[in-house]
Amino acid sequence: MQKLKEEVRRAILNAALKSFKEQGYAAASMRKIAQDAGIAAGNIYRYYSGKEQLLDAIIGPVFEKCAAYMDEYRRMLDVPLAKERNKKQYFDMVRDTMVGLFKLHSSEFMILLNRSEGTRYEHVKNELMLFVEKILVDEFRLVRGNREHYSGQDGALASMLAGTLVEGLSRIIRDHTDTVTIEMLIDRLLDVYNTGIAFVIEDMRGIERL
Amino acid sequence: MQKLKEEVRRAILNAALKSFKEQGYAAASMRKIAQDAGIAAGNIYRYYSGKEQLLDAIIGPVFEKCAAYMDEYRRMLDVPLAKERNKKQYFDMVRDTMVGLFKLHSSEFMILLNRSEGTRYEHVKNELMLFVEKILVDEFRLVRGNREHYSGQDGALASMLAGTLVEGLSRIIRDHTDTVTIEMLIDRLLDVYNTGIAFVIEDMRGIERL
Amino acid sequence: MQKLKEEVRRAILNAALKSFKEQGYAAASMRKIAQDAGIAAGNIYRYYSGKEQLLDAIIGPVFEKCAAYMDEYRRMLDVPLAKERNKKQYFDMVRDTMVGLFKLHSSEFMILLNRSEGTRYEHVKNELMLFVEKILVDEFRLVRGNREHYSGQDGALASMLAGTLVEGLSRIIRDHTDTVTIEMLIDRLLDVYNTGIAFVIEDMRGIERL
Amino acid sequence: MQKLKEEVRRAILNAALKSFKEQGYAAASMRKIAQDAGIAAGNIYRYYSGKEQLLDAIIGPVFEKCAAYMDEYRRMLDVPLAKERNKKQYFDMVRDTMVGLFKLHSSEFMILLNRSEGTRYEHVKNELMLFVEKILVDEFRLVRGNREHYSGQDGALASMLAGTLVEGLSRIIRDHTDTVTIEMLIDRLLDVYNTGIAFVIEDMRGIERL
DNA sequence: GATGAATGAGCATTCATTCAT
DNA sequence: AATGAATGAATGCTCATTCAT
Repeated sequence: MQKLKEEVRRAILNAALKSFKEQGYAAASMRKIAQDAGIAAGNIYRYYSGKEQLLDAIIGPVFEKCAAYMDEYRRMLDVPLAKERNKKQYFDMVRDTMVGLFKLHSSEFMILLNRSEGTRYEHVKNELMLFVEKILVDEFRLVRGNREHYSGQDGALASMLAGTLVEGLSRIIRDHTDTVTIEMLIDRLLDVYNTGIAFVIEDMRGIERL
Repeated sequence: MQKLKEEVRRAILNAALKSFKEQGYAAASMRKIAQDAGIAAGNIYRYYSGKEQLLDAIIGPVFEKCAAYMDEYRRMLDVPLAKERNKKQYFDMVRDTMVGLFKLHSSEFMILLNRSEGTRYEHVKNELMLFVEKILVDEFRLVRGNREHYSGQDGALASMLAGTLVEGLSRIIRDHTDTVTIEMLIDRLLDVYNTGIAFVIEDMRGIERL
Repeated sequence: MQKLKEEVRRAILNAALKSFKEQGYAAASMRKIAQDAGIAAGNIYRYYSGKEQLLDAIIGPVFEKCAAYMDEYRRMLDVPLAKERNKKQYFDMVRDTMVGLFKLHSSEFMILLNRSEGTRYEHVKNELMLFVEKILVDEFRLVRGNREHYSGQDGALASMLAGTLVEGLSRIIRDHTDTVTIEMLIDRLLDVYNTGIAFVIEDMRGIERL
Repeated sequence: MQKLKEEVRRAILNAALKSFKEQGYAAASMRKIAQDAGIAAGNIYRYYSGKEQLLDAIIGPVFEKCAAYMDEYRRMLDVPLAKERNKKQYFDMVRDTMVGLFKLHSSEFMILLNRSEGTRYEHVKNELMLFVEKILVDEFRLVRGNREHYSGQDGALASMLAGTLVEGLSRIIRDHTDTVTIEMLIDRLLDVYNTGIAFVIEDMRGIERL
């Protein structure tokens, strides 16, 4: 019952994707992946030279893309944004890019962000959150003005909101495969965070005014 | 160096809590737990009959409480809520209960929700989400009225919002230990979701009116 | 790219010879041998039914020759050698035969003697040594005369000298490929052992005379 | 059937010594060693953290000693030796030291020199041979004088004689355990090489004189 | 005849669990 | 009650061998 090479490669990737997604990289078993792929354990190594390389094959490309975009956008953040209008454009661009990536590689992103403990990718989620956090912190500082009210509390708040937002996006791509639904849900989640964060900022402004 | 039984039990629980929290159930090592507890590996088994039972001892009580509340509140949901006033009261009650639990047993909850993969608790987070989802769905149905506009899309939306909210709460208790900060962050996150969901509902209403 | 059978067989043998020589039987890899031979791994099994049989094909003939000579010469040893002159002739004959074999099949001999661990040939080196030992023992007994001075010590000495000599010859064919150099080194080594053993025997005679 | 720790450690070391000696480091199996030691495979790792460390425990100390002596004696070689008398003393010292080491740690030496392929010790035998070779080459150069007759042939000869001598010593300690016998055999082997090499040198002189 | 994908037993190593002390 | 040595099944991985093509 010999199979075509590409077919087996697909089977391995699918099985690995499933195992990594469900159990995480460390807990996933090469034997189980082989079993799910319908092949003998040793045969995986004809296609991928090890467990780590199998992970690379799955999330490497997505990681590269993501890292490239983050680098670019981080550089743009350092250039002072003169007008509100620019800021809105920046936000939309970041959102569209990320949402685009999320929709295109949802499972891979999910593993990259949530199931990579113990690999060289384990810091990625944190970096993404720090990036979102940076945007929020900038926003908060603007509100606080020069009145030195920005505090560790604000930092924890920005970190939490960034974290939960990224986590929320991860969840959406984890739980859905239909891109129309994913797009709708991401839009809604961003609506919630936009409105909610606006409210929180308004609240800050109120306190500042006192 | 005979030790009092209760002292050792405490040491084991503390060490296990730490390990489970930091590495998750599967990746935690009984040897390391014993070492951290200052006892021999084999001695754990005098107190707990295995790794799974040790987990039970830690999150079982919290799980029971949580399950009990959820049962109760779910039953209350089935009774039609006559007035808006009641609904507000219900929301506040649920929120206060959950937040109370979260704050009281943050570490245990964190393990229950985020580090229980591969155990019989791995479904709990999902159940909690389903519960929150139910509340949101009821809300959405009310908006849609009898005009049969409630759809699968609304269901996915409720599920997503519930999921990300619970996940967000989990993250807060995962990343912080100071109860004042935890309370602040939970309040802020609920603010965001309240405001945001109100906006989303308003949006639905607008569409319905057309 | 259809190949002639004999051509492939040659390629396999050459590649196997190389691998066995460099890494020893156990550590040699059938994959590597196939690769070096320019054929697919599985194809080796059309020509040789397994790793062990491949070894047989390489060193079997040399082993047979060597064993045949040793049998013959051993039988000759049992016939009492009347005169010194005969003995000298016998020695020279043995030496010439062995050196001839060594030079003709140096690689195969090298594998047979040094790289056959874990196969049915691993005892051969020892047998060859026992043969040389037998010659030396006879010599020693002659020196000791009928005075019953021949002892276990003499046996150990004969065994050691035989062993180190054979080992030395093995090393020469292991480390060199140029037949002129091999011949020179073998001659020199035999010079050393001839002179040295003569000295040892002279020493024995001296002790006997006391 | 719990055993005393030191007893098991001994059993492991003995079994490992046996396996390494018979099959070499690479081909030796931890399972087999455990079996021979009468314990479960995993239990070895309570005593030694891995295969390599098990080897270290066996030959590490011997290696250190040997390396220290070789360093010292190599330094002494670089200092010009004025008189023949000094040279004789030097030879005797080297011989006594090496023979002392050989007799004290015969099995360990045997593994160090003959069964360490694939480990960080695999170069040691070669270094020892190069050391002996250096001594021989010095001797040969002396004979050749300034007449530029020293050649690559002489180098191959020195290398071969050094190699076979060291190999011979290795064999003695591999095949015997009784120190009296070992001493006698080493003395005899050195006699053979001394006499033999003297003969070879005499031969060189003869050729030079022509 | 030849290929190379596939198999499965073997390797070193880890770890929850057991049990003699 | 406590120890920690011992077990054995599981892990990622390699390789001689088989077999569908």
